[in-house]
Amino acid sequence: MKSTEIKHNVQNLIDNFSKEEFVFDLLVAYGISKTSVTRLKKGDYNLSKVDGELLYKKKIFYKVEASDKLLSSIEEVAKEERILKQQPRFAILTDFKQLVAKDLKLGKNLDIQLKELPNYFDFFLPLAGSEVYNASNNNEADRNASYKMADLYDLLIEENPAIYNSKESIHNLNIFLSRLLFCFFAEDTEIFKDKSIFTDTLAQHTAESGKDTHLFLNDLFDRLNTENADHLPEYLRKFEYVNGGLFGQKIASPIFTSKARKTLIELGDLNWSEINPDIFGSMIQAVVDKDYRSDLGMHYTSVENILKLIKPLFLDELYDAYENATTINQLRALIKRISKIKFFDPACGSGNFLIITYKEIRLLEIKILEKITDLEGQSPTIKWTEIQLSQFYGIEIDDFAHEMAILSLWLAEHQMNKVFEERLFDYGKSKPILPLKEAGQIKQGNATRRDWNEVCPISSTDEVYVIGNPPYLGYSRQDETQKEDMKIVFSRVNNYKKLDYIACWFYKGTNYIQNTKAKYAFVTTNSITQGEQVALLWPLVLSKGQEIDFAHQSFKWTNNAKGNAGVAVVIIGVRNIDGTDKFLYNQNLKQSVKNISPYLANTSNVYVIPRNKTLSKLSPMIKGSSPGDNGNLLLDQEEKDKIISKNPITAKFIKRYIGASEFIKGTNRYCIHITEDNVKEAYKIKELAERFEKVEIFRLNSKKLATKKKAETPHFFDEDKHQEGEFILVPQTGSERRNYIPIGYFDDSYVPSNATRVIYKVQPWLFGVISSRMHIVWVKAVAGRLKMDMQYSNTLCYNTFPFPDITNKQKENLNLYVFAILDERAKHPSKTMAQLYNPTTMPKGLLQAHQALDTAIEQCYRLQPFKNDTERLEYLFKQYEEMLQKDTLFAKQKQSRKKK
DNA sequence: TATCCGACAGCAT
DNA sequence: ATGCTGTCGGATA
Repeated sequence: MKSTEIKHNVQNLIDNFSKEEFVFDLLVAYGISKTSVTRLKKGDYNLSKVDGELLYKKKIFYKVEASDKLLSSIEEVAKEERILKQQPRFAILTDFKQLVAKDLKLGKNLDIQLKELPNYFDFFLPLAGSEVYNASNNNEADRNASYKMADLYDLLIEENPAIYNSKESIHNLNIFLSRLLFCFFAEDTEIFKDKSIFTDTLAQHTAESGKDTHLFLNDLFDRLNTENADHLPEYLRKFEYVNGGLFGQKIASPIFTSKARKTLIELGDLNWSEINPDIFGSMIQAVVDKDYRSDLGMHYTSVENILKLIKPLFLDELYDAYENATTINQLRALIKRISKIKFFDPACGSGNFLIITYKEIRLLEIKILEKITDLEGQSPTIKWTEIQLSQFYGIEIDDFAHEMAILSLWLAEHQMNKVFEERLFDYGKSKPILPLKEAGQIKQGNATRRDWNEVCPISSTDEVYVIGNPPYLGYSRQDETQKEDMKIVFSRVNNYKKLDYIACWFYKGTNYIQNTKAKYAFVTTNSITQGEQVALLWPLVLSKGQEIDFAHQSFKWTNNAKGNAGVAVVIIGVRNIDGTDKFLYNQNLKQSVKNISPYLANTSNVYVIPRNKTLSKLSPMIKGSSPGDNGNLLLDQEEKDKIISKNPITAKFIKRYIGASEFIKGTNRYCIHITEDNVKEAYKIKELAERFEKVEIFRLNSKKLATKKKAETPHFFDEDKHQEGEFILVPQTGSERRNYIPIGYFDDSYVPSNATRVIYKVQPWLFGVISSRMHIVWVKAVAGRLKMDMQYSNTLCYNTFPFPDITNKQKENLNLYVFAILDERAKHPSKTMAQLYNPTTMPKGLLQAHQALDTAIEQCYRLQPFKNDTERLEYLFKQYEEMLQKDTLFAKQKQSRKKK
């Protein structure tokens, strides 16, 4: 079945709507056979025993729900085991006005008016057996053009190698390319009156050798900058005056070869009207940046994601104002307001946020004008657009991208003018595009160092929206310039060095909007809302009378780049406190909330600060041992067998090595772990001595002083924390999917790696505390993340964890539950921890043992059971605050006593 | 200065 | 697409 057919079916079902038949019609619309649906209706296929529910294996769960419960109910359904057992792809709830659905495989949500369903029909396409169609082919025109531009670029560079000799000539080349692109667009999209005028004239007036191509282009670009062309030859007079912005500066065109000229003409022959200025700019940007060449436009932000930011920031509110305006005066006032708003992207790249915003604002204006026209009746007084490109401000560090942003805004203006004419000027009234009158206010520069107020001046009454997707870089990936940027931006702040580079934009954004009506919102790495960065960044923002007014919780960033890791991002909007509604989005579910904490949760603003001692009375936890060896002190099974068979005595220098991966996947790894008194003996073994030497060389080459020093003892780990006796092991990184943290128990024949956290000299009940649901709820809330997966930390997760003092008797009781868990694990010796703790394959007995432990742990806190994780977390946060208060009080007393 | 630890527009399978 | 490494700079005592 084709997707257009399905869309048609869905429209049909809405047009002939029946409450009783709705869900059945829906299934039929997506191509489920009539016989199956009949059997479902009769009840044969319905696996739910609850009245009014429909549970169709591997397909859907459906229920009619009260309006006020739709959103809460869908979250419950998504967790209910009896439902998940049947693996429905979708959960669908409706009150026949609204429809809320969840894709249980992808975790995506849908929350729409039922009558809008035909517009969102693709959400349920997997029901028809096809995954949602992949949009990657849609950009083929952009891709082809970009690759061809890359060819031309390479040819020009080859013929004009001197271009790279100065910054100025690179800049000139950028402008030159930008002018070519403008001409390609102009001749295909009626900006130039005659179609193909650029390519045709070029082909006719230049020699095949390419030798005079640059002269032709010099003359042509001069002409495009000249208002009065009377004195020029006829072939140039045919062109129009464009303006003094794009063509103002006199630049010598690069020399062409015959191949370059041919490529230029081929480029002109492409159909540029199909090219989409939203993303083309980002792709073409890759042309001049060789590193990105293979992944054209890797970092461009999709329209979908841009809307996720601009809708809650301003567009939704403007549309509300539009809906509520009923008189011509009100509507005109709204246009006036819109025409005064400033949109500012201080990391604008090739301008996608500004372009999409521009288009959306123009569309809104068209709608307002249509409404005015309706009200005015017979003789509408339509004016030209009030929206100016000069309302759009940007800063971009990359010179070429900044040229592309300026160009793309012109093209977007032209595109929207066409839409404007089509929708409003049925009488053929039009306005000449050329000469281009004004441009967006895009400045080239480093946004972390420039004064934003100078780029986009702001007064206390100005309506300004700051938007964008600035660069993210964790502190260890920043280069020297970026570190210097951080130093300048945070010159008045202590303890900023571990912040992500993007924190510069948040801090400057906060200073920029202070005491104004402006707001800002950025797409950002989720790192600044998790782990240790939260308490570093957010006090700087929230202490200035500002608040998070909307946020999208973590979602996976998708880009077309090959070989590039995914990254999890959030979208955060900040404003000066104003007491109006706040919205928290999870996937596409929108929830009105009382507060949005810096962790992007609906709780008060509590900061969990890393501690080096436990808050509760628990044994100390430390990081595992770090080899710092470039792999030379570590052995896999094969290497170990080989080395021992050759020289059996080495066995005494080898211990088992256990990291998160070895523990979770059940693989074997070994390490060379020797003590002070057998160093000499170890060096006698050739294989070991060779490895030590490699370690020494590696450490000497390190930038870090401490590591260089450790080159003196290459036979030891860089940081050896190993102790005698048994220990509990917690993997540093673990999948987000698990409901429990898999914890291990090992003896000292194992050395735990730096990818673990361990507790030596331990009692079993502590194993129970860390394995508990209470603990993972806490960890999920406060831990840092790698993508979406948890990063367990002793200082942040364990040392901060509030756990009550318990009696020895309680401890002994907990021990029993821990033994039960270990027993259950032992029943499955062939299964890895990954299998045991995968929520879909977890053995029932193990799950039950964990649940029994959970109850016992929770009773240490209070007798009344917890209803859900939200309640658990609330309780834990409260405990944390109380215990922290007592702790600091105690510390102060201690200090004052010392002073006496 | 010695010691300890979180993070990763990531990295490997 | 899943799921965790190892090296590094920064902070603390």
